[in-house]
Amino acid sequence: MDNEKIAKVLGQLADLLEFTGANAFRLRAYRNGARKIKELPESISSLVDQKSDLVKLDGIGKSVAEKCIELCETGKLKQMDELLEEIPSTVLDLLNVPKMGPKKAAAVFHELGVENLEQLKAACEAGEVSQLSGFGKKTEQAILDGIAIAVAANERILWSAADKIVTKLRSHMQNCTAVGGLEFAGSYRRGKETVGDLDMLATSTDATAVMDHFAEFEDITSTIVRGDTKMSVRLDDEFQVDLRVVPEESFGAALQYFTGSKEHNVQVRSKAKQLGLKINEWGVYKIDGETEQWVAGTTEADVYKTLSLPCFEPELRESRQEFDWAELDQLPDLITVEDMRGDLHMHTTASDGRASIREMADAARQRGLEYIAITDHSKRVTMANGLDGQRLLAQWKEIDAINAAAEDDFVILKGVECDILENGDMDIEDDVLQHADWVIASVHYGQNQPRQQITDRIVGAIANPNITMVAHPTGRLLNKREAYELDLNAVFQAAVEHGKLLELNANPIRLDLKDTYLAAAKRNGIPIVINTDSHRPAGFADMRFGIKQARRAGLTKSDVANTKKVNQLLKLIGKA
DNA sequence: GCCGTTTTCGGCCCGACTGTTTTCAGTCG
Repeated sequence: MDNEKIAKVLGQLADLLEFTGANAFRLRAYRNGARKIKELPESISSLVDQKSDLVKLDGIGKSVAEKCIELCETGKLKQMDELLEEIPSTVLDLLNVPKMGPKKAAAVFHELGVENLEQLKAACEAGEVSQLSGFGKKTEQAILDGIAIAVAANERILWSAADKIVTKLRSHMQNCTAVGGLEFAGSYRRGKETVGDLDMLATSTDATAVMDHFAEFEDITSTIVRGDTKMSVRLDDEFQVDLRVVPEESFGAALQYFTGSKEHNVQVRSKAKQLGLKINEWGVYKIDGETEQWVAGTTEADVYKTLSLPCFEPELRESRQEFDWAELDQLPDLITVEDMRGDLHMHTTASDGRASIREMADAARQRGLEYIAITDHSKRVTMANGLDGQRLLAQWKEIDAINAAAEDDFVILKGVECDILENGDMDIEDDVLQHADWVIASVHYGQNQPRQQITDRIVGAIANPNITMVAHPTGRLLNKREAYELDLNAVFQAAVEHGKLLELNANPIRLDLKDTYLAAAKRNGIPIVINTDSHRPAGFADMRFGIKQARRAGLTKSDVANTKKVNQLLKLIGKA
């Protein structure tokens, strides 16, 4: 059983227990444990096999550890099965309905026998829900409206898609003279790979004018709430945008507060409490008996400074290691787009790209890059017109000629994205590969193979002396396809043993490796390569998505191989 | 249920908004 699954079961267990009115802190402990397990690069299942003491892991105590062991050894939880005899699992779907929390869901379940969304809809339409204590006509209607949303809008959108909405909203809001500062907080600002909603923050002395202006945004289809300082709307019947309007002196506090993450803020505010301070979205207050005195809030840096903390980069605010790093004065100096010198994964018209070698090279030059690698698909990828040995050798000859004729120092490396075949063989013969500067190995077929088999394929490729890097190592596509079953620790070990590199694919739907895996690769000392996998010149712009992801992993310039000058890179991979 | 440079027991972040209420519970972020 993989970590993802274990985390999911623990989360469901917490949800079910919430129906039974369990202690809120116990639920938090389960959910916190689930989060930690989900982010863990080591497989819990392997740790259990090795009889490692799970309690040593942060956030995992005796109880969660026992549940992990039970899950790994039997594939299920006795406690969970017992709960499911009382509460059907479909009841958990009720929690996806906006304005339906555990209390309301428990009420309709216990008092009306509602077990799923369909029955909830029927009960609302029959007017039964509004008869319950604590419910009224408005709540009933809100639930009815919410059922459609629960079905349609529970998918998070890609960061890149959120960024497009932000650009449009920003330009709309800047036409409002009442708006002073404007910033987008939340998971968008932290650069998470997907975004659930947008948190827009504005400073103004006239909140009404700001909200009125916001209400005119063309994509708004409904208003969820509107108060004195807060307004929430839905765009295109799905995506939610929240607006908060605060005075200028609260901008930093509000930005800190709404950027989150929730777990990061819990730590920040706990720390404040220890120091006799209170932090909310309006500022930092010194508590003196009964009185509260405002001491900071204009900028985020001021807020953190009152706690003797550095102003963490938003990408690091996940309550992972940032507080430990701060304590040791070891916060990483995060990588930026400007640090990048090369891009080592791209396609041309020879396979499934849309531009020639020269066009790709010129586009890279214009972006200020110093080198690229041309890495078209190998022959197994027939759909993409992949190249065989003969065509590759011809292409590399062409690249030699282009390099020789170049009037500047820009370098095109001769490469290939070589398929790792289902049986573990490489798609291109070694006597061809050995003439390349840069060989990417990647899996495109047989992604559903069992864990051991697919791990062996990738580990085998890493052991091949002609291979330089493994591309998109887990194969996941955000919101579309799960990562393949892979023993990542084995892959890391092989990469370390053979001195190989791993890719962070910057394509916004891939972002593979994900942040916690990148951080684990870094701990192992494995160099990361951030590539756009461009199929056209405009594709180079995707580099910023990869950089966001790298920053979330705490990567610095020195952790990423293609920040090096080309001769240093070639030295690193043993080609110079 | 988890955790500990004041603690192995006693804490565990904080406020806006709504609807159903006569002072507050539930939901959300």
